[in-house]
Amino acid sequence: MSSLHSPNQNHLLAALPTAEYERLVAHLELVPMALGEVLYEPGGQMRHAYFPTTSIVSLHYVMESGASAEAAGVGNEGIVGISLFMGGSTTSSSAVVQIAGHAYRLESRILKEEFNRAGLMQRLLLHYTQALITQMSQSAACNRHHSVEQQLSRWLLLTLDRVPSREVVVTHELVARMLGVRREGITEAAGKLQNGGFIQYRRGHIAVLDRGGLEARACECYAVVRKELTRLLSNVRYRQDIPCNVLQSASGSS
Amino acid sequence: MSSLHSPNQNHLLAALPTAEYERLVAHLELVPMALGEVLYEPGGQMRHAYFPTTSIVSLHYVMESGASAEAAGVGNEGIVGISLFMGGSTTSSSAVVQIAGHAYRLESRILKEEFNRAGLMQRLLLHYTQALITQMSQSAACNRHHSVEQQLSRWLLLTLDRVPSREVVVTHELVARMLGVRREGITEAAGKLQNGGFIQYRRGHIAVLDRGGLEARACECYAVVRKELTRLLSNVRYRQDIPCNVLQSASGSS
DNA sequence: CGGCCTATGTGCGGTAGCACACACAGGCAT
DNA sequence: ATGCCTGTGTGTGCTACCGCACATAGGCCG
Repeated sequence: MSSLHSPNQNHLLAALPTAEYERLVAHLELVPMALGEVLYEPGGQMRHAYFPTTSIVSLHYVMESGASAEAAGVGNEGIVGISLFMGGSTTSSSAVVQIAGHAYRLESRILKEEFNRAGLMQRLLLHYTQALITQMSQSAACNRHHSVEQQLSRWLLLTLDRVPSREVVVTHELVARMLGVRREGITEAAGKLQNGGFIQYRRGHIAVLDRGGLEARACECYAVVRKELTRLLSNVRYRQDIPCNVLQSASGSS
Repeated sequence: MSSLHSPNQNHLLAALPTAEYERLVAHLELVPMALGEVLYEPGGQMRHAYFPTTSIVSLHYVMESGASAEAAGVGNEGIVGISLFMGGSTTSSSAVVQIAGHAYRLESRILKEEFNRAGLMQRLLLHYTQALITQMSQSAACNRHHSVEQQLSRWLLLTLDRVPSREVVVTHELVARMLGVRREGITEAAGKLQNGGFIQYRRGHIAVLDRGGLEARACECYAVVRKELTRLLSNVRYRQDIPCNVLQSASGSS
């Protein structure tokens, strides 16, 4: 199923009306996203916006001390580069590829132009930004109050919702950096989850065995973020020319 | 200085070109903001947007357990109710008055109409939202990595930037809820800061004595948030009909 | 097949912040 | 002046997470 790439694998692009989609599609460029690739540095100029399809990008903040924490993740439900249309054209956070895959990228000028037409694209982008805001404020509270194990569960679920398979390709080390905790903390939490039969992992791979169980272990933050995303993007219609299987991202089995 | 209220005390309103300002001013309604007043409940309908002048509103997230954490604060530099124009018209966070004072409120319909005219108001609101996003993601990282004392310093500075005096009227208890920590933690951190001669407090009042010292004690997050705010809102011109003293918020001695 | 890099397992002491418990004191209302 | 409510000071465990240090093992590359 993955041999064919299409911009419609990204929910925002898939939701555009035909006219707007046609205007953009010629400018969309399929790019591979390698693990760890840095799309934006804090303060740097942003030349492109990215619409992930099979990749996931992490927006995170690196502190002076070198410590960092993820504010939000962006997968096939969103776009990387909201400051392009929000204003400023630069961002104070950095964007790093967290799960390798592909994305369609768009020149910043084209995106701005389309945004300023005030069509459905604008509405979609604003709604998505709203969902992103929810994710960030939720992260703030979650970082404060929830245990590493809960956060790991949340992170796995959110990641799983954005990839086609039930397996995620990351190391404990990487997850630790995302969540802003020690690597050993992840090893320990993952160990517990594996003992509980919720996940199974080997070097650099984590597979989810029991989604429901994991949801029970995760903090409420997962449900909140997920609900907000579906709520804000549910009132849009997808175009008819799209094979329906690309639209059922999460909850679909493998 | 405080006997006279004016919408221009809010930076967003003050930055509007005369035409747009004229359209709105008839709809602006001065309202007192009492300490602890809840403007929005999570999920509730939002009837108004608020432009704080002398009050400060805290956007914060309450978890199932009752624990909470502030994602961002809004003072005279901003607006409460961004989801009105971002989409959705409801929010998953709650908005609570953190420092008593006044605000101008605007019916949500009027705000949406003005936003959709795609004039400077729209640009201002989007820029401000971008600054708010910075604040939220910074909070996420800050909650993860910085000590209570650093966060208290940051919070005091951000609050001070938004009020005319050097004194803040809050209890330790309230600050603790804002930062999502124990009350005793605030008492202890405040004690240290007082011993250092940076602040001085009495029941329900905290006065800042040494701004510079406090900045040195605070984490970098303060500077980042502040810089982003000024950057994003600095390229707007204020109208000429405004007495200049309302525009120098922070750094002013008084 | 053997070597080596990198990911994971584990242990140890240190510490920040927690939960609870209670003493005291400021300042408003009567 | 006198209570009393509310805010502040302080102490005692306790736990989760940190920082460091090192053992082991998976799996890719030659």
